[in-house]
Formats: sequence, structure tokens, C-alpha cells
Amino acid sequence: MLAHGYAGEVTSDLSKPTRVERRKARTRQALIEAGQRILAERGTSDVSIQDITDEADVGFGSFYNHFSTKSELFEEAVGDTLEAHGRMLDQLTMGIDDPAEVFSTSVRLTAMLASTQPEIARVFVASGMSFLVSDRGLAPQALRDIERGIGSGRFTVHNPYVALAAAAGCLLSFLQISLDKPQILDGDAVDELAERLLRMFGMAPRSARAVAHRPLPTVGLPIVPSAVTQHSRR
Amino acid sequence: MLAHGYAGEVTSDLSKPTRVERRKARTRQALIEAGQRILAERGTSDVSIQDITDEADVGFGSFYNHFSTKSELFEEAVGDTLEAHGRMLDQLTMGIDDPAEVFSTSVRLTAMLASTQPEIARVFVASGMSFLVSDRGLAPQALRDIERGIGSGRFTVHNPYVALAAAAGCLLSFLQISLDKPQILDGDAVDELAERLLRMFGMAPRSARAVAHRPLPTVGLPIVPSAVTQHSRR
DNA sequence: ATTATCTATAGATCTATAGATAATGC
DNA sequence: ATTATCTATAGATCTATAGATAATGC
Repeated sequence: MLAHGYAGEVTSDLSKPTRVERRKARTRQALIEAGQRILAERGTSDVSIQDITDEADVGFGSFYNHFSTKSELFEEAVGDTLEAHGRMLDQLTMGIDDPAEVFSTSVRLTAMLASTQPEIARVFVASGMSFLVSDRGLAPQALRDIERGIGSGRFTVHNPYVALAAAAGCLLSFLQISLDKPQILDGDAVDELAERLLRMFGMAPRSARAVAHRPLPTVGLPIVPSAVTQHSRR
Repeated sequence: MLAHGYAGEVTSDLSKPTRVERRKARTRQALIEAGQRILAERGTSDVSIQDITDEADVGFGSFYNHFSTKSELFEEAVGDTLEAHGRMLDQLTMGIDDPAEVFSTSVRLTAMLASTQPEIARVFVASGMSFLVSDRGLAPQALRDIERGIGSGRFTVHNPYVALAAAAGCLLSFLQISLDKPQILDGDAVDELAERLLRMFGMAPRSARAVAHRPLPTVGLPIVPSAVTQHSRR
């Protein structure tokens, strides 16, 4: 299962969603997740709506209750994945002050997706550069981080959009290599990518190296004292 | 019309191709060029074989004399474009000694495609990262240039494949921005991209700047006195 | 009673091929 | 006589929708 955030539908009133609404949201979510799995496994070509509803285990006609075309569904599937990842990055970098480190951390966590969550990485690769022009998900956040880096003087790029394009392109092709030919990458490749991007953005080699190798924030759930941990039940 | 190099078919004997063979090659080439135009104009989705043969002005059934599936044709259309561009880069950088400058020149000439030959740039963008893993066209040449740069000590990257991925990714997303939102790029963007890639590859800021701004080789056809050029027959 | 889901299907493609036609070779 | 191209079409999808069924609300 990919991103499993609740696809809460926008209801005009403030009352709790009814059971019918919840069921509708579940069907919609099943379709989106099916689209994500299909994207990850075989891309968008030669996929019929029937394939999608089969994968979602949903009646064929129900598709049209939620989407009017296949590409509409796939856009949603990609956007949903991007947004979920973006939220994760924002949470994990929240406590970091240095804009260069925020950026570098986001890059490293994203580049690691090929090993940690290959389905998500495959969705990214399948979606290609389309998200660059999209205003949903990662692009606005990355732009924000880059502009902060420029503002603080750590980055010396002239055009934040070009920097964004460079970072996105590097990440995408890194993910592609990482998924297709992982054997040509060594253990340090992710950090080196970040380091070189920082250099590209104008940081001195030494600072770039230092920032790109700082410890990463913990990815797991925060340990809440007195809470039942995941390991206690089996 | 896109790349118009003669798609000389491999004939087992050494005799001159017959008229039948030339006609067959023309039909094939018409199909490939139609594929390139379609790739550039609307991508590969929702394209029927009929669309392609119509665009090529060729009978529907003839498609199957040359290709057995649509994706086979599109792969050929992309590969053909990549190879043509690769040949052009090789010719134009032939006289350059400094490996860093060879690489930088190739990057700049490719990044300029969005303005100079937008149809070709659109084919690149439409094909996405697929060519990264392909052994056809640009990838082997770029790898060769990068390895020369490493050998000569101008580049300090550890993994040439990662460098290739970075360069390819940066170029692709640059082309995408350049095609979709040219207004956010200024006149110096192409050279700046090259400069930053050189920095990324480990060159000192000053050298990177100098190399990325050297004069480019002339793009036009060289004037060969008294020689019959390839283009003289049609 | 209302609304979403499901099943079945008509009509619209789209693919692959058979057979006719046209171009060239000998 | 040979070979590629072209036209026409059978059969295989695939989409969009109508109508039946099931779930929930009141």
C-alpha cells in the first residue's frame, strides 16, 4: 500500500461525514491506490479503466463516480504521492534551522526512497518531470527552501527556478539509476548527490561536504513514553 | 521536419541499394519522422497507428512492414533523434582538447535546443529519462566525456554514472522549463547551467566560470570548398 | 427515499491481416 | 516475377452509460 492518508473529501458543511460519504471516500482511495500501484509496476501505457477497477477491486462503473478520464485518475495518484512525501519532508525538517541543511536533508531523504520505499520512488520516476510545472506537492516546498537558502546567503544561485529544475532533474535520474541499476551506486552515493547539489548552488566544497553528511532526522515514528510500542504486540 | 539524416538500412551485401530498397527506406523514414512530430506535439498517449500513418501520409497497412508495435516505432523515433544530436555534438566538439570544455560545450549546445530546435527539444522531453539506461545515442558519449574529464583531473566525481545522471537530469528539466516557461530564464541561463554543472563535478568556481563562457563552435555547416556535401542530392 | 456501487451492453475505437494494386527487376 | 504499398474489414478491445442492486438515511 502506498500513501494511506485519509482522502477526506471537502464537505461544504462542518458536520461529520456520513457513512455514505465515508464509503465513497474509501472507493475513491482504493482507485487512487490502484493507480499508484499500476504506475509503479508498469506505467500508464496500455492500461484500461477495467485494469484499474480490477486492481482496486471495485465495480467498473464506479470509476465514473470519481473520475471522468484515466489521466485524471493518474494525475491524482501522482499528486497524492507527491503531497504525502512533501508532508513527510516538512515534518522531518521542521526542527532544522540552517536552510542549506533543510534542503540537503530533503534531497537525501528523497534520494533514499529507491531503497526505503521503492513503490513511491517508482511513482516519481513514472511521473517524470511533469510535477515541475505542477503547483502541487514538492515543487513549491523545494522552491521555498531554495529561496530561503538564497536569502540567508548560503546559496548563490541567480534563478531559483533553474536551481529547482536542476535539483529535481538530478533527483529523478538518480532515482531511476537507483531503481534500475542499484549495483553501480555505493553506500555514500545519496550523500554525495546532496553534497554536489550544494556545491552546484554555490556553497564552498568544505561546507557542502559537512552539511551533506550531518546526521539525518529519525524516520521512524517518535517514541511516545508510556505508549504501546509497535514491538510489544506480535 | 526533424532529423533528416538518411536512415540507411543495413544490407548484407555491399552493392548499391536498389530502387525498391530506397523506396522502402523512404517509407520507413516517413514513419519515423511522423513519430517524432507526434512525440513533439502531443506525446505518445492516445495515439493510434492510424494517426501515425496519416501523419506520415502512408497507407495504414504499411506500418506493419516496418514495425510491429507502436512503442517499437517511438523507440526508434527517439533513438534516431538522440543519435543525430549526438553526431552533431561530436562533430562540433571534435577540435576541442580540454575535456571539461568538450563536456561544457555539449551541455550548452543541448540546453540551447529549446530555442534553436524546439521540436528536437520536445522529443527529448517527451522521451524522459528512458535514454539514460539506453546504450544508444547521447549516454555513451556523455559518459566518455565525463570519464575523460576524470582522467585528466579536471573532474573529481567518484562515480561517472551518477555524474551522467545528474547532467542528464539537469538538462532535461532545464529543457522542460525552457520550453514551457521561457520567460523565467534570462539570456545567460544556458551558460550558467553549464558553469554550475562543472562546479558540481568538482571544478573550482573560477575555472568553471571561464570554461562555461568560452566561445561556442559555429553551428552552421562548414563550408567545404569544391566538395559535394551530403545534402546536395535529394 | 436517496445515493453509490455493480453488472451488462451498445457503440466506438483500434489492431492485425488478407487480398488487391502498384512499382520495380529481370 | 517479386516485393512493398494500399484498401477494406473481421475481431478484439475499450469506453461510457443505462438500469438493477445494495447500502444507508430518515
